[in-house]
Amino acid sequence: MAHTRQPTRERILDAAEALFAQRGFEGVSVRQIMSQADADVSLAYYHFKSKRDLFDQVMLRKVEYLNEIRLQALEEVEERHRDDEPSVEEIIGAFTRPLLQLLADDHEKWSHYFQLIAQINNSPEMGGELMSRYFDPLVSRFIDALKKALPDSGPADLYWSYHFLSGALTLTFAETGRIDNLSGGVCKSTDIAAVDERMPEFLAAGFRALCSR
Amino acid sequence: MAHTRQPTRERILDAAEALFAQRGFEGVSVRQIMSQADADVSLAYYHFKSKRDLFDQVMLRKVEYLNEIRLQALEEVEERHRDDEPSVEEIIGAFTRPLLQLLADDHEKWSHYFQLIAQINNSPEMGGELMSRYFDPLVSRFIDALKKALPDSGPADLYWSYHFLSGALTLTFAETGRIDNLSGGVCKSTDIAAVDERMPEFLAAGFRALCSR
DNA sequence: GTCTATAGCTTGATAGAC
DNA sequence: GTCTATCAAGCTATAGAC
Repeated sequence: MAHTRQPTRERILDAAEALFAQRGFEGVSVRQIMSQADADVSLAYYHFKSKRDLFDQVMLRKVEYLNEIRLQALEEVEERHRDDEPSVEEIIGAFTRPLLQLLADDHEKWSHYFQLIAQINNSPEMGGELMSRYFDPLVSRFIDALKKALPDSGPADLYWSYHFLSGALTLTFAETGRIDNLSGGVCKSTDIAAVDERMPEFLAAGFRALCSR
Repeated sequence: MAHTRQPTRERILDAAEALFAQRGFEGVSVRQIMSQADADVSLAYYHFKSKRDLFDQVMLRKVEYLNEIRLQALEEVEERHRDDEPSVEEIIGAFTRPLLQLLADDHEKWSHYFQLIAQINNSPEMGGELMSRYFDPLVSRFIDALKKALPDSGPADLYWSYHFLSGALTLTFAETGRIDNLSGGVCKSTDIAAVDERMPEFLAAGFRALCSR
């Protein structure tokens, strides 16, 4: 993998993904990206229409795959429970686990992309538009499943519960190292297995508390 | 309030806070800030050492007050429970409610500052350092209180639970409008009262699920 | 405290040879 | 597909008059 040199377009996308994730869209110049991709500046404009187009292609490159594997995970859960109702934990696990597994299994490939998602989700400028465009169809599908598992929930409670889930998940993606400082080294931002062990349980309890009143 | 013109330094800080919150540190130029502050570019460098210094002063201007009112809220809870243990909800409420109240009572004054916090918390570059510097002393105080209310908790569980809390809270601060889209208008990003009603309950259930196993 | 003027650099983007 | 060369605009920051 380190021996075969990738096509230029892929190298540009890789470099852009890493740098946008670290410093945001405005914090990075096309020159810096092309320097890291080890290619000339003008090639950015041969392969992409503009800096913004490059950014959009970075986002698009991986988002469909992510939504596919999460939909598949949900369908597997529903398959397993054709006679009874799936638990809230299982549904939430189908939403979070596929992503956390990718991150744990090939950190180098996925960490930058997820860091980018974390920043966009919390950006007043881009968050509302981009997150809705890329993820809301899938999220609506999950919310429907949760509605069945929590039949007494008011509609607003489900959406706010998902909002809390989303914030918890994307802060995990950011891997800022803050929990390392706060815990004096007991916890590590990059310890995705520790999150996978705890997040579905934590969030399912929250959903149940809010959506069963 | 609209009649008396504020001192230049304050006008610069207000403009910088709003623009940094919207587009991030790198997404805004000193010229844009000074144009919104209705003052000459050179005055930025009379009042502040550099663009980065201006950013730091924006952060510092309000952070101490926030930590004060939250510490006070926690002490009031402990005062009320000198004989028994305070509940997890009450402790979490003392952490989140003072901020949500400010945001609900004077949205114009506080929304930009909280949006800035949301972005920083999720920034791989600044999140670890800045959030720890400004908030970890207070957070450690709260975690100690939670440890007493949840005596069976492993230490890592408490820190990860706080991590989930932090993500849920700061995504609320971002006010991106995504929940408006997702819910088809049932929920609104700016409806802070709706969050205040739900967040302590949701999070307390998560803490209890994770820290009582 | 506030202004004009400007230095010195980096930016996104393009034209045109090979 | 890839390079050299370049442009116009915008950037942070400062010097110096008032």
